[in-house]
Amino acid sequence: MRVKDDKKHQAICDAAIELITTKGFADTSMSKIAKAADVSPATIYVYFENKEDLLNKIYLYVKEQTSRELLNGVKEEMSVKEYIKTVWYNFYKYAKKNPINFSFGEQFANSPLVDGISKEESLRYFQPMLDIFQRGKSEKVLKDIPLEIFAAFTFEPLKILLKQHFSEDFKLTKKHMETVFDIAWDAVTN
Amino acid sequence: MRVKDDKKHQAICDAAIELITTKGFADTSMSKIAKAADVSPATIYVYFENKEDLLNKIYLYVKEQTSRELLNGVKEEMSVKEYIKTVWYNFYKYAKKNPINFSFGEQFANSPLVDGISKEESLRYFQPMLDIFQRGKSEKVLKDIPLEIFAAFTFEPLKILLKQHFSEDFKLTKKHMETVFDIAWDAVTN
Amino acid sequence: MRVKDDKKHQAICDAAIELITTKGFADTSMSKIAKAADVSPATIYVYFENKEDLLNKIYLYVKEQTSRELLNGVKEEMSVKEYIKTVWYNFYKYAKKNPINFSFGEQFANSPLVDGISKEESLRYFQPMLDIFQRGKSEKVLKDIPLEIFAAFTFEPLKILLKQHFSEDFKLTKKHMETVFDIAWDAVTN
Amino acid sequence: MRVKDDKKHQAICDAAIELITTKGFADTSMSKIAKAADVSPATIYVYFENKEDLLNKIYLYVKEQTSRELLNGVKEEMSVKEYIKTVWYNFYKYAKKNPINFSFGEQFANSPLVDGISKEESLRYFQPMLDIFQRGKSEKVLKDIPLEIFAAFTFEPLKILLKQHFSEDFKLTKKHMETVFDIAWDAVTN
DNA sequence: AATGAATGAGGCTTCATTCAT
DNA sequence: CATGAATGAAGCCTCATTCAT
Repeated sequence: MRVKDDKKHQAICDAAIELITTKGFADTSMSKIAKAADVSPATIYVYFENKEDLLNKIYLYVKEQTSRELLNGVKEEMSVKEYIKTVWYNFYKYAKKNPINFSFGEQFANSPLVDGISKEESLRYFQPMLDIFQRGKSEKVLKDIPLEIFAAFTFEPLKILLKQHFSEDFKLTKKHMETVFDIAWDAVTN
Repeated sequence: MRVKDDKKHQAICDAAIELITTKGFADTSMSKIAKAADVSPATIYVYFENKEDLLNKIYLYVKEQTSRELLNGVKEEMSVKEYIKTVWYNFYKYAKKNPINFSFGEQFANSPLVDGISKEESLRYFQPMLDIFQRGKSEKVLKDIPLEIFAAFTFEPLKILLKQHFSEDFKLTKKHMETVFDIAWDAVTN
Repeated sequence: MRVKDDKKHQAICDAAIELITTKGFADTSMSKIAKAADVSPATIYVYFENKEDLLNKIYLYVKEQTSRELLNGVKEEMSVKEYIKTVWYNFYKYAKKNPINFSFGEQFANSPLVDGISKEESLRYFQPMLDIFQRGKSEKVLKDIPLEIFAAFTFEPLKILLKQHFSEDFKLTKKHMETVFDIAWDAVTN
Repeated sequence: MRVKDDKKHQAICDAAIELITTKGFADTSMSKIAKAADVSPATIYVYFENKEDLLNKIYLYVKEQTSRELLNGVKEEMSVKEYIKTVWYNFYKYAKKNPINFSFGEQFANSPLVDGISKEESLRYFQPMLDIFQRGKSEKVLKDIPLEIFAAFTFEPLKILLKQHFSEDFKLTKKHMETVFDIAWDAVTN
């Protein structure tokens, strides 16, 4: 039985995510996280080794949450297209529902703050995506291109457009979504 | 009186760019920049009002340099495809030649540290790209889609792959470049 | 958790008062106060919001201490003259006993560093003096003059002479005190 | 013939006085004085050894100017009362005409920033006041009290009330002036 | 004489972290 | 487990002054 208080752990994570996405990284200190989580600064160190550890754990937490949502309603029997389209729209729905978590994940994706280990581990969650990519290739539905190029024309454009959507530079409508998916699908299929 | 030393200005900019791209933003302080530029911390304030001003000016400097390189060898008479392909490869060449500046620009693109004014002004440099996009649409070569979607399937994939290339997650070869351009071109043309 | 240490709070106040009165205001920095109080600079910020807050709080603290001493042995039944004379000598005794606090109070009285709120609040402590002044006027003992003029010929001369006493320009003896009180009393009475 | 530019010297002094009285001492740096005087920081060092020297020289300059004004229209043949009354009103007129210089002088009177030498030298200018004080005593018009006590009941009350006038805590009218002079005169005469 | 560039020292404040209860 | 106190290091920036022209 653990005595540590899950509520506090959660409050700290939430506060950190919220602060980082709204105020930016430079303005997010341990004390501010503590204050926002209504907790003592020292308490953070009960749950996390240090700031780096906190950030890494949060990163993993967000990634895991994301990947769980991505597989909603997905079934092995689906065709490659159905499968990918479902994941695609799941991602869209997730981002719209959790804009803060989405932004957080994006902000950290290319940051030197997240160490190699965490990045690698975060890949684990995306195993199902890798599997479907391989199946698509072996079924000759998808072009024979590296995974990176596949991603660069499918989920990356979606991410970029969502980012712009949240920064209010561009409004990503449902109509756009259809167009964008069609373009992406054409791009990576034979 | 002493005269303002362009060497010093340049040294400060170079040091800042190098530090930010290699050590990350959080680990780049004014005094570290000063040390790297072999200059007193106070000297930075002779050339820049404060840290924010320094970052904005450097951002604009890099953007301007980038956009200048992008238009190398570009001519009005070119077809839309030739034009875009030239810019596309220019971007590739530029990134390979100036990996640090490229990374810097990417890191700052979505940062709250660059104020609105600088972002707006940086758009000015990309006017030629907007023009060719409009021409492509009016010539019915390009699909009738918003600029953002166009970019999301052309230059954004290239950026992503270059980023991965520099972070050594993926090697972007010349061969890949051809594939990638073809996919991009197919994606955004009728 | 550690408990807030009143000793530290006091040490910081004492150090600040001592430094300001002896070295002058311009030479009193937060780090010097910290060093004199044998405390880390950061510790000051546990007890005070910032430098301005520190100065205001100390100002109020000194003012309150002063006003408390002024009313020693004072009774409502006293005649106006007895009352004022008692306060008068109390002020003298206080200044002689706490030269540093006296000097501190004087140095700050007309300083822009003490914000309006603190000045107003400091007036609260002097309410008894205002009351006796009004009583003196209604009893026709005191001349019908504004408070400011009353003060300018009673406590202000005393302050000035005490200041000169401490700066060793002039020695204010007990004998002088009697003379000075007599002059002051004559000046403001009918 | 001196080549130094008196205009610049004057501009520096004026700027310093203005800044110190309006923005306070802590916010008055050499660079700010230079900027306000439309001069390079280095230029100040052509005219003054360092900051301390600048402040001392300005203090003397203001004191000298003040004492010159005080003797306006004063004649040896005047009675002690006429003489002192004239000086008294001269001081009032001077303060009203040059509020900034007046405030400056007051601000510095008890400051550790003005070294002993300057203070002593500033006394030189007030010799005529000492002379009339001695004459008043030998003529048995004035009480046989030390100079300091004499000043504490004559010019000091006036200074205090002027200070309050300028800080808008109290309006010192012509009517008040008559009352105040009468009180002062009564206080120090037999 | 006059100046803008240049700077080491130091200003105030916040940081990530540990201490002691 | 939980905490507010405590802190050395470091953050950004300005200062008084000197340099070099």
